[in-house]
Amino acid sequence: MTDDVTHILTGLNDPQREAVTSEHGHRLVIAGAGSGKTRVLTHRIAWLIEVDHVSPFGILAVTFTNKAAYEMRSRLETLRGISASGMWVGTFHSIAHRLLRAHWQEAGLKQNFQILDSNDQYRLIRRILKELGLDEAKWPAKQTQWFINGKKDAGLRPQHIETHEDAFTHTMVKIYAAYEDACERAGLVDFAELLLRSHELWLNQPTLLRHYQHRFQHILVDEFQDTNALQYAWLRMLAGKSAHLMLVGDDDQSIYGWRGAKIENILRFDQDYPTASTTRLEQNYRSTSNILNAANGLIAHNGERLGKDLWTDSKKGDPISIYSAFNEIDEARFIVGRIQDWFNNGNKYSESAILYRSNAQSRVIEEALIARNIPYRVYGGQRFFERAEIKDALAYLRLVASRDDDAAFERVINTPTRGIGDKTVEQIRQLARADKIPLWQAALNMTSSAGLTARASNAVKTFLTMIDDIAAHLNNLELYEQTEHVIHACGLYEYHKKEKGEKAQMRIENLAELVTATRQFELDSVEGAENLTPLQAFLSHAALEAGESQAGPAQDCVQMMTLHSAKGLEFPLVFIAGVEEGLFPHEMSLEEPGRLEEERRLCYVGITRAMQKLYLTYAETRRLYGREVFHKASRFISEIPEDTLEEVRLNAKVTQPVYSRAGMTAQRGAGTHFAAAGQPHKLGSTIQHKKFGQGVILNYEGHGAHTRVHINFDEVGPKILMLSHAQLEQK
DNA sequence: GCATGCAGCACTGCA
DNA sequence: TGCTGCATGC
Repeated sequence: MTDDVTHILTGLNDPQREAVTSEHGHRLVIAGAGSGKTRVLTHRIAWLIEVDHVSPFGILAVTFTNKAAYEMRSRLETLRGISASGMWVGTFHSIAHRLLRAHWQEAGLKQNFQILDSNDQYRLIRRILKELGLDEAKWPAKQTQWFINGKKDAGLRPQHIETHEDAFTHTMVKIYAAYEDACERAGLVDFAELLLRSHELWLNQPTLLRHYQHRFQHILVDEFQDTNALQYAWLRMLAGKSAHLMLVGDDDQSIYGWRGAKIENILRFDQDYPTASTTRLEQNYRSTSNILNAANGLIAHNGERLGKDLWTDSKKGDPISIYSAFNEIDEARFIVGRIQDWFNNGNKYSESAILYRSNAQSRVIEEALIARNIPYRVYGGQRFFERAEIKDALAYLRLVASRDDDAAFERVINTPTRGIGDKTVEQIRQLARADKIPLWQAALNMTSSAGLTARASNAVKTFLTMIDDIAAHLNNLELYEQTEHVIHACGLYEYHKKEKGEKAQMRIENLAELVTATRQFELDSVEGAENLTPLQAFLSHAALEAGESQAGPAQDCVQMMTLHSAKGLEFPLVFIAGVEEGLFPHEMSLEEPGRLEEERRLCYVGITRAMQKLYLTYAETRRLYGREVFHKASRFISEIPEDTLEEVRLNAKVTQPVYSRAGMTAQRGAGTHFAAAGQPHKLGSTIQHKKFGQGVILNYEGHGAHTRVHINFDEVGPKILMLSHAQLEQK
């Protein structure tokens, strides 16, 4: 080794160094929160290139979000001082997209295929339900969408799904098949399809697979605990027998099971790859030891874990403050008061974050912030490319780029309104369906036959001509000029200009912003855009990246977001609001142990966001969906080691101490609260449950707040429920 | 085709 | 409770 490697290894601790310099082969890196995982990934890549002399072309780095991909790229550039070009760094979806663009023929796609986002997908499914004459009340589009995506994520096509006599599955599969047909005809590919297609591409084209297997000798994956079945299969296939996998993740931060992530992928990795070695990154560089002890203590209550204990060199720090609020307004006031103190002590608002389980909680807190004139920013919500006017404009662009794009056609044929009503559109749809042709072609055919009234026919003709004219006009224009022309020529700009109100003003600004976005868009920012027109490249970019929901974070403001979107971030001052049974853990997760563990991991994620000071707050009373609800303190509070906590009391309120309400007394054997309520129903007695109906009490297990009750339900059979949430009624 | 009113729905949300 | 999507009436 003649190279100077100090810049790669300086500042790394031993396990980090082990991961960065490890021999080739498979390696699982279990990276705790704040343990320097991105650092390890980027330094590993630098090591491979500079020390092992691996070509950047031979490296594939996969992330889940665009943000993570950007960060990795920019950190690589800082570290190596050169561009990461040549290396494939991107999300699963962007890489799959790149493959499909390069091999569209082998993949059986149209060359100008467009990407369908989940919104488009939803609309398309609704249309198909209508076409199939299915009652939407009985077959909700949402559920159908869930079904289709779930099957795709599991790698299943309609013909792979066993329907037997199950009427439900039978219908679902029928819809799935019709949906596939529609996508095929219109040249549309949804998110799950990107992955499934590229997986099948390799499956069906061994030569191609061998080419990529040979090329990518080193595959690095970030947030491995979030991979679903298909992504894992995709990785395994690409890795083949010769590539070296480095998978970085944290089973304790797996919080996306509800959308298909398989925590099993990380838990059982060593069974699939027995030769793999494991590195644990347990030194945390983010939080005080109090915060870490709290997190460790909490997560220890989960059963299925690879196991790890975070530690830190840093000082103990302040205890975690628990505040029991009278109601949600009191809770909000408390939080805002602490933020005010923080600011008055010379800190920034932007160093503080308010985290909550569900978006519905944000409103009250926002109101309290507004009342005190504190600037804030709420993350999440509608993103730029998801706004209606932007989607309209993009649909025009898509139609210009691909006339067969039925989803785009449907969206804009009468937006802005141009006298083509439901009836006319329905006639076009029918013809398209009957002749199995795209809507565009059907509309064209209709105008030259006598199927439509003269007025409708003219309106359709005008529309078709308009699109063709626009397309003809775009030659030799720069991308942003094209966009500008489309927005004006299709009437969208005029339409919103005429509208009144603040919203309309916003729409106009957004359209202008879209032009700016295309101006800034550089061809090379889409992976594999080499053989695309700039317009096609931009459209793919817009679909694969929904864009920020708000413009730059110019102002110093309080950060508000759900616990889910806080993953990967850190803040000196953190509040977790609404730490209540029924809210967090959420009601819907109480009856399934697996989902409860996921809630606990979510809490773990929340706690480990905090660097210096953490507050957990809960409200005894809360208005939720217009109803007054009473919640106990979350079990998660009682699961945190007591010596890391302190209870905050603002006023000399007379209340029961938090610990007993959280069920801690029971744990310490001193409580009477739950002892009395321990076994309210006699064994063998019949009870009524609001969801499962009638059942018989078989047994009790545990004690205090943790009492679980075994019930045999008439309808759904035996279940084990948390007594404190089951809301059983004696029959 | 658009404004208005009402019923139904409400956990998390990346690509 | 508050929003959204849909049906209704002009």
